Amino acid sequence: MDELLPKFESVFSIDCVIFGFDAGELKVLLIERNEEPFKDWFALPGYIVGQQESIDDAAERILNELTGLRGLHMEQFHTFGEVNRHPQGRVVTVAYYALIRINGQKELRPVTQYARKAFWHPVNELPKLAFDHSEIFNTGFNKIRRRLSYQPIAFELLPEKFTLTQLQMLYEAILNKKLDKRNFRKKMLSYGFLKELDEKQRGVSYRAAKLYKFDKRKYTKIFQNELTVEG
Amino acid sequence: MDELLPKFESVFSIDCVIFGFDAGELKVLLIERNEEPFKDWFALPGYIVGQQESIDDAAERILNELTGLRGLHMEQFHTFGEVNRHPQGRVVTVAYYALIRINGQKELRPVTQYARKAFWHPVNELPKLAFDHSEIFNTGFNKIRRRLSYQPIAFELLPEKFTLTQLQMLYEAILNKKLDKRNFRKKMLSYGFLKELDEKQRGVSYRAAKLYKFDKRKYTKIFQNELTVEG
DNA sequence: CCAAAAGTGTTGGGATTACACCCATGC
DNA sequence: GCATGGGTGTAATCCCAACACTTTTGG
Repeated sequence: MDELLPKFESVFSIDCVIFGFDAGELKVLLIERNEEPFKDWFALPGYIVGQQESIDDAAERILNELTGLRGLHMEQFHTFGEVNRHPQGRVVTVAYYALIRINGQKELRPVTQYARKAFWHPVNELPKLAFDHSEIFNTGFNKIRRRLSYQPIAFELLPEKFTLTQLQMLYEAILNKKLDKRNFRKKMLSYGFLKELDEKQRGVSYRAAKLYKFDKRKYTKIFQNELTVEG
Repeated sequence: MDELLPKFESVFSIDCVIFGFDAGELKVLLIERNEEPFKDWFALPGYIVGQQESIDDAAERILNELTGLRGLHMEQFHTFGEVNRHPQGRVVTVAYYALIRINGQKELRPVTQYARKAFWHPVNELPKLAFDHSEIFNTGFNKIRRRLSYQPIAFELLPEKFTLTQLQMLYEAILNKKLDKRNFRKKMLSYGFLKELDEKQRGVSYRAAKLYKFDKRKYTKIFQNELTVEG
C-alpha cells in the first residue's frame, strides 16, 4: 500500500487532542478517517500545515475543517518527530490540546472529505488509533493531569453554570481518583474566583444544588501572577 | 540579501538553549554565525534536521557539530512556527534545553564551518540574537525556572562535589531572588538525596565548607513517583 | 416518609517562613 | 586578631488530610 501513495519530503502537521466532559465522563474528540493511510481508522483530528500559515493558525483551521469547531484556544504541548511515524514520508507533527464544553457546542460536522465523521469518545477504553496517535493522546492526557494540579483549567470543560459536585466529578475524572467533598469545596471556594449565583439546579429529584460560575476577572488576576517570572 | 539565498520549501530545524553555571553566574551557550543569514550575529546553536534522523537525534547531532558537546540529555520544550521567522523560507524549529556543568566540559570547538565559535554568555545582558532566538531563549528560561520550583534539576549544572552555598547561589540565579540560608539548607537536606562527603573545600581563605554530592539512586527514587500519574 | 444528593467544621500533623548569632579558617 | 563566609534552632503560621452527620427536595 505504501508504494501507491505519494511520498512527502518533509512536512509538518498538527494533531489536536480536544477534551470534553459530558455525563460525568471525560471524552476526547476523534475522527473516522476517510483517506489512506489508515483509512477507516479512528484518529485524532490532524492535518498538514500550509505554507503560509503559522502553526497556531493551522491548528485552528485544521480542527475546524475536520470537526466544524471554531475559535477555541488550543495550546501546543509536544512535537513528535520520529522518522517513521508516517508511512508516506517524513512528517513531524506538533500536538495541541484544548478543553471545551461539549454541551455548548453545535453538532460536529467535518468540512473536508478527509474525515468521514467526528465524534466524542470516552477517554477510558480508547481503541487503537491511527499513526502514533495513541501515544500523542497519552502524552496530552498526562499533560493536562499535571497542569490541573497547579492550575484550575477545569472550568473550560463545564457549562457556564455548574454545581460544585459537577466540578468535583470533573476533577476526579481527570485525576482518576476520589476527592474529599468538604476539602474540595473548601479549597475551590477559597480561591475566590467562583461566583455563587442566586439560581439553583432544576429538574432533579433531590435537593437542588446551588449554581456557580467562574469570575474570569478574578481568576486571571490570581493566576497571571503565578505564571509570570518577574525579573 | 534575501533574494540571493536559496529558498526552503519547508524544513524543520532544532535550536538548543544550553544552560551552564560558572563563577556564581548562570550562562547560556551561544555561537557566532559564519553564514548568511545573520552572518556574524550571535545565535543559539541550531541547524536543520536531516531526512533520516528523529528530532531528538538531530538535536544531539546538531549541538555536537556546532559546539563539540556530546551526549547530554536535552529536552524539547517548545516549537516555533511563525511563517516568517526565517528569511529564507518556511522553517519550523523545535527548541530543546539542557543544563550542564561548564567546568567538566572540554573546550568548545565547532565541527562545522557554520559556526565561527561557541561560547558561554551570562544570561543577563544578552545581546540581540539572530532570528527569533531571543524569544526562544526567554521561553526556555521561563521553562526551567518553573521547573526548578517543583523538581530539583539544579544538580545538572554543578560540579560533582559542591557546597550548599554554591547550590543556593545557583537557585538564586535561576529564580532571581534571595533565599534564606537556614531554610534552604533544611529543605535540601530533608529531601535525603544529598550525600555529605568527608571532604571539604580547599584553597579558600575562610572556613572551608563541607562538600556534598548527589545520590542519584535516591534522587530518582524520590522523584520518579511524583512524575508518574498512576491510573 | 423515603431516597438521593447537598451542604457543612474541626482537629492534628507537616511544611514553610521569619529571624540572629557563634564558629572555623587563612592571612 | 580580623575578615569572611560556614554553620546552626525555634516559634508562629499556613496548608492539607482525615473524618460523619444533618438538611432539603421530589416523588
